[in-house]
Amino acid sequence: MANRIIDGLQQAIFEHRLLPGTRLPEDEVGQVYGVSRTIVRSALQSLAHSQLVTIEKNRGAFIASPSIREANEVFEARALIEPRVAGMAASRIEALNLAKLKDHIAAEHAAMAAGDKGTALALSGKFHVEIARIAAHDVFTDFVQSLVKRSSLIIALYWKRPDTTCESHSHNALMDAFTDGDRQAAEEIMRSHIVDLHSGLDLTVKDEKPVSLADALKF
Amino acid sequence: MANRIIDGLQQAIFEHRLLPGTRLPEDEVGQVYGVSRTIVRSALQSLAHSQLVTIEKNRGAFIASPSIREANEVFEARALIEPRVAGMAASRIEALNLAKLKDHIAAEHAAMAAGDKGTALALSGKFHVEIARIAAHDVFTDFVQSLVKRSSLIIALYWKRPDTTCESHSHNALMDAFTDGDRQAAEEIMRSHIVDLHSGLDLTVKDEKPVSLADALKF
DNA sequence: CAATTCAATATTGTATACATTTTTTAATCA
DNA sequence: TGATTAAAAAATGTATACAATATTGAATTG
Repeated sequence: MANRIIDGLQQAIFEHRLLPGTRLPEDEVGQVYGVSRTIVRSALQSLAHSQLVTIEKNRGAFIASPSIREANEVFEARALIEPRVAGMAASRIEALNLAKLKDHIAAEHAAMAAGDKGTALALSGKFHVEIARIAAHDVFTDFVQSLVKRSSLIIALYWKRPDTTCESHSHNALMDAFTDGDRQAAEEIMRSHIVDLHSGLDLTVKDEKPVSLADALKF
Repeated sequence: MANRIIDGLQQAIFEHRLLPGTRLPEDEVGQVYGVSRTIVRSALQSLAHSQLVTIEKNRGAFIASPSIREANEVFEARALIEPRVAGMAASRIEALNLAKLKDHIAAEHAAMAAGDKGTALALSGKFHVEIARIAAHDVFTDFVQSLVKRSSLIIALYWKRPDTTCESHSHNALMDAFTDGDRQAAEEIMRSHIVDLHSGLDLTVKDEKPVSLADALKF
């Protein structure tokens, strides 16, 4: 079924094993998952709808390469939506959720300690989605999920300091606000956290994503 | 190509010619548009991703029936996002855009005067998308577009007063704010407009969307 | 007569075949 | 050699065929 492929590719994108510009030939993907092109096409179209994949007519599918402009827009959107979502989560959070979030952070730390950067990065993104789930607002959850996924590609392209950890200090601060059920604090911490992430990107125009060799050398 | 089908179905949904719960057999749709099921499936999956269509495994596609909860969430999201978007539009609007919006409102009035309720309704929704386009923020535009589409189904299900016009008084007020380039005013008018629309819905739980005869009688 | 079972029918799920387009490779020519 | 063209190969776009599932309706049974 297409979901296996969608999940597989998404996870690979999350963990930066698949980088922007990578070609995704239908046959090749189909062979990996042991399905026909029919299923692969369905999966690729779904990913294209989420803006994780770009489909060029008669040329095929590629891992998307968000532009600098798109990167800014995605983080502007996150800065508007996620603080609201964090506030909602703080209002209705329960012990069970707190424990789950704590586990999540622990797993992230563990992965980082083990040097498994990809997993740590993926977990760090999913933390935000988890908060949206706690807020129990499906529409916002879908938005956050979509924005977090796209952020993964943006970070792959524009993150300033490759060795620096996507510090989860803010995540701990959020945990505190949640524990206190402090809506106001959760909102404010999340807002500054997003702004922080945004400012961790190098979005100055230089060569506007060369990305794939093919695209880069074609002038 | 699938786009023709997507646009056709979307327009029909916009104009309330296709109502929530309606079945969409692949063969039938394919015959209407003169294409094979391959294309139809692609179109239906795309519409499902936009939440305009629900696909049930081995059962097929139906026009979506948003729940009361979903209806509330959609308008909460609009209340957060659209005021921001309206403000951005007010900041950067130009004469050309103003003229276009004016035409849009005129067309809406004309349709209403001609008793063409469906067209008027569709135009009324597209007015909001047009504003997002002027704001020139692709991420927000996509969100607004998605939310407006879903609103069309929500209105079909829950609009309180079937004969009452979806008054475009607010649209005129917005035009004034845009003309003045008054960001603050645009934001505030949009916010109250969305709240107004929301309150025009009957979202009290009664029989939670019977909608399709099939679903309604199966208990 | 109501309920149930089972065959017939219709619909969706997936793979494959063929058409079209793009990309690559080889050959030709200046 | 470098550029251009032509043929070959590879990839995508679409239709169709077949398999699996769901629905319908008639026949059967209590």
